[in-house]
Amino acid sequence: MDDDRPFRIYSPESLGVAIKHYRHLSGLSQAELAERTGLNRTYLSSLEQGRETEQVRRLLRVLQELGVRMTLQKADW
Amino acid sequence: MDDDRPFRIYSPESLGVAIKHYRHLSGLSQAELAERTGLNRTYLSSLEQGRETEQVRRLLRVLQELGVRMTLQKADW
DNA sequence: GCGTATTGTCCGGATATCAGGACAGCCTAA
DNA sequence: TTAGGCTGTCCTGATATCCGGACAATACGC
Repeated sequence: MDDDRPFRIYSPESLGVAIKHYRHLSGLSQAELAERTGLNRTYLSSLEQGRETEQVRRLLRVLQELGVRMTLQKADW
Repeated sequence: MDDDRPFRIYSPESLGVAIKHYRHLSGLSQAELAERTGLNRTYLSSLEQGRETEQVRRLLRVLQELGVRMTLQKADW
């Protein structure tokens, strides 16, 4: 259960990798996750591929300039 | 100096609050940060106000569904 | 008071993005 | 082999977004 090290997010690609990782942990398909979130499966696919770049890249640019690190981690309640 | 507790990001508003916090820590104005990042000051302002909602909201929806927590923290090298 | 810096907000036009549908490739099981 | 699930990718139209410029309000120091 302790594959629980946080993902450091530094690019759209690393964000995509992390999301895919956690989706697999949850045992969900893209279609199922799309259903639950009300999003399009096509969007989720491109998100995991790191193709939703502009918005994320902008945000990461800001954080990098401020010396701030973004991390994703399983929320163990 | 150890105001270094991570920000938990759960909404566009909390993201904005965190960014503004770290920008102030860096001693930068919106204009200066815009200059350094190549972004528009108007955009930074609305980002800090939590108005860049759709993209961020989508992403946070995915993470919430997967039980994943996003955090921002000063990168102490 | 005054002047200046900073920030929130509005507008308009150019652009990026998302949804929805579709198709093909890859596995895996029967 | 065939069938089905999963995923990556392309296309189109509708929409959200960003930039650039501008203005007003606020805060601060002098």
